[in-house]
Amino acid sequence: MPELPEVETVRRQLAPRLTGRSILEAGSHSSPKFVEARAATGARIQSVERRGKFLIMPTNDGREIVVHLGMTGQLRFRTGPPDDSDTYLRAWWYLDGDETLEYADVRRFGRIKVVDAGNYASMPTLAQLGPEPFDPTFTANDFWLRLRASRRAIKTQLLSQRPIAGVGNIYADEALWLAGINPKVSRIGKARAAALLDAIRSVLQKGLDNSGTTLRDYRTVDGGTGDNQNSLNAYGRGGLSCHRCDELLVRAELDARTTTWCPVCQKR
DNA sequence: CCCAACTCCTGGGCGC
DNA sequence: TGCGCCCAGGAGTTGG
Repeated sequence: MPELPEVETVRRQLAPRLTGRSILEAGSHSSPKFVEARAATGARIQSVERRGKFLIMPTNDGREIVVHLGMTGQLRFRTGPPDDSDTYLRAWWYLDGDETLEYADVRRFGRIKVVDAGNYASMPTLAQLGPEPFDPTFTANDFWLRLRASRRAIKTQLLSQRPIAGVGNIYADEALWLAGINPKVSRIGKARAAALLDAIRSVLQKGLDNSGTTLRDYRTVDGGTGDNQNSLNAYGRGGLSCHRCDELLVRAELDARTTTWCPVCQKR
C-alpha cells in the first residue's frame, strides 16, 4: 500500500521526466474514479508535487492532475502509444516525444481527478490533510494539539490523515512500535506526542532511504521494488518476537485494519 | 461538527 | 489439480 515513502519515491522518478511535457491525448477506464484523467488533454505539466499520499501535477492552464495510487496503483512510462491489451490499464496520457504515462491499478482503489488548482472539494481527505511530516515548521506541540482534537484511538487518528499527512497502515504500526505507544490509546501527552512525531519521521525517512516497502504490488516508476519490507519491526510480524524485548507481537483488528504491536513495549 | 459502519475491487494464498 | 473461501485496506459516502 503506497504511503508517503512510496509516493515520494514515485514522485522523484516522475518529476524529471514529466516536467514541461504536453499531454496530446488521454484515455481512461469508464469508472468515475478515472474518467477525469481524460480532461487533462491539451495541458502541459509544470511540475510533480506531493501532499501526503496524493501526487499533484500542476498544469499550465491553472489546473492540477491529482493521482492517488490507492492500494495497487502504478505509474510507468511506455515508449509509443498506450498498451490497450493490458487489462489493468485504467488511465493513460500520451505525451509529446511519443511516450505514454500509464496508470495501472488492479484493484481500482486509486483515483484520478483534474481540478482547478487547490479546489479539493471532490477529495475531502486532501482538503483537510494534516501537515507534511518533514515540514520544518511543523512542531511537536502542533502535532499534540492536532491529536487532542479527537478522542479516537491514536492509530485511527494517524490513518485519518488529519493530524499528519502520509502515514498509512504499515508506517503507523512501525512508528507506534518505535515510540512505544499502544495503538489503542486515545489520548497522549505532549512528551509522548513529541516521541511519536520523532518516530514517524524516523520510519518514513527509513522507508524513503529504502525506496519504499514492497509487500506485493508497489513498484517504482522503472518497475523496481522497494527494500523497506526487510526492515519492518511491527507490521506483518504478528506472532513473531519483538526485536526490542523478545515478547511475541500481538495482532488484532482496529477499525477494520490489521494492527500489530508489542504487549510489553507498547503497554496501554 | 464528530464518528462508526459500509463500500469499492480482485489476485493470491490456503484448505480440502 | 482445481475449486471455493477469505484476506489485504485508503478514502469516499452515508446516516446517526
